[in-house]
Amino acid sequence: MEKSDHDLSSHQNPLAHQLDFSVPAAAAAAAVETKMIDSSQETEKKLSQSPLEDQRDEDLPSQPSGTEEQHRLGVKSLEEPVRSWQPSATEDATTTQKPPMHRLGHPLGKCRVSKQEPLTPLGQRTEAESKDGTPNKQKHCNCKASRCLKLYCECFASGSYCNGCNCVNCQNNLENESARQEAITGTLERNPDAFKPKIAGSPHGINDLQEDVRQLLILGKHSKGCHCKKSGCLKKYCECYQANVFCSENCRCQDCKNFEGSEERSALLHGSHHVSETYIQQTTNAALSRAVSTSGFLNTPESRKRKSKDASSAVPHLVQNQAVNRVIRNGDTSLFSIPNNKAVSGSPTCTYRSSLSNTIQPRHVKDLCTLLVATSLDVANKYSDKRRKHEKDPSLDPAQRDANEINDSPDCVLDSTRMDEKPLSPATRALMCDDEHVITSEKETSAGVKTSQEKEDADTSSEIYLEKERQILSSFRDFLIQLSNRGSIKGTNIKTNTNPSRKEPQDEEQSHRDSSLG
DNA sequence: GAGTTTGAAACT
DNA sequence: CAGTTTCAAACTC
Repeated sequence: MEKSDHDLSSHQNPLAHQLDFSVPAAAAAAAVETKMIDSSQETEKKLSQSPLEDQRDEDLPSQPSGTEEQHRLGVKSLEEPVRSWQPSATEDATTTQKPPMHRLGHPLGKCRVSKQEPLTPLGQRTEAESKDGTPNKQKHCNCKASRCLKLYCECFASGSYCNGCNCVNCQNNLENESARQEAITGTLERNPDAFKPKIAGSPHGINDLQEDVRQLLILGKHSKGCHCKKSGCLKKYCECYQANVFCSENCRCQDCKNFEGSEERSALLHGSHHVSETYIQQTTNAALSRAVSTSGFLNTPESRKRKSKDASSAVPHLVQNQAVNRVIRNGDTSLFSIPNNKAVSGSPTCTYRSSLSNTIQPRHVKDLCTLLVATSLDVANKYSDKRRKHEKDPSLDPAQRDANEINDSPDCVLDSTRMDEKPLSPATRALMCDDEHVITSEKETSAGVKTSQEKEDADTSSEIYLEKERQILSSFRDFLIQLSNRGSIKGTNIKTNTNPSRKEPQDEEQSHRDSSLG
């Protein structure tokens, strides 16, 4: 008897139950999102009258106008779409497509998922959960002291009434609606975002599981971050891990192993069909990753926190443009697309930027190398004709030709012969060019007498070098500017600490330009 | 299933 | 804001 229509409908569709905190809003959202509900004028009229309609997208628990009304609007109005979500006679319940309503709900309303609906990391889903992550079963809390009116209670935290739980002295039900509303009010006073999703950047509208998980991993992060100390953020105690997202700079965890490229994390997940992890691993250049790690750029949350802390002192209250973040975090970044930092006020907890995009990652180094190679190639092509002319010039003896080839070679970066002997990174080669230039210049000086043709060639060669250097250094400068914008090296802010008499970026840039131009 | 560990929430 | 307590889920045995 205690289980009323409300409970029945909830059993039919756990989502309905989960959302019955904000039933009218949820019903409207479901109607729009799933397109399963015909635009019932009556329903719309009532929904439009909801004083909390504007909270629809904020996942705030509604303030039911009355128990009876709530029953009718909230629960029973959901029965129609609920039925449409039921598995057909021929469908397996575990494979039945569910409406994407969960996306509107609480990706991590309460992070700790009860045993009744186990969620294994990275898409290892159990029978208790459908493919799209929608719980197939209602949560069953075991609260004893909280009366299920605090966020300790998963049901309460997720915006659900308790239903079939093992809780004691439960007041998270219709019979105690007033107390419940008081609790909601109090909770919201403490934290206005208490009932909002904790995972920012959760993917929306992605139906493919692999893509879904991948997107969540890449884009998602815990809004408040975790504070784990002993779990290494690799147990479900950790809200980030449980929500299938990497720890972020929002976290204050210790000994975190829940970051991109974490070997422990990979080991833990080894053997499972965690496509997203595989995808990420495959798209990460291991060598570059090691290089970056040993350079102090390891993208651990700790390092991010250090960077964030350091950077926040230098550039307070900055966050990344989210659109730029996503582009960069998806690896589709242009080295020159320096993100637009924008000042943000009114964000008491956000002191600096918002995502991984501000940290130095292997792909950024890769981008740099790619850039340098591309630049070098460009320069090489530009002057290849000149080299050919030298080679064919009968007025030059072979010795001179060879010397010119060496001296004139814009491809101190690209000299394939030397590259075979001693492979060097483009950056190293680019830096070596300058030394070689000095050496060859000395050589020329010691040679003493030169023909006018040689002098002309030497002048041209110098111009070539200058032009080449200018391009490479200019590109390198751009990267360094971007680098400094991203944070710091080994916790030391570049802008503030590398040079006591530091210059503003514009000055640095100008200085670079001047020096590169001689 | 009981006991322990863990970390978020609540409190001071 | 930091430290402590409370709480319930996760975990271990």
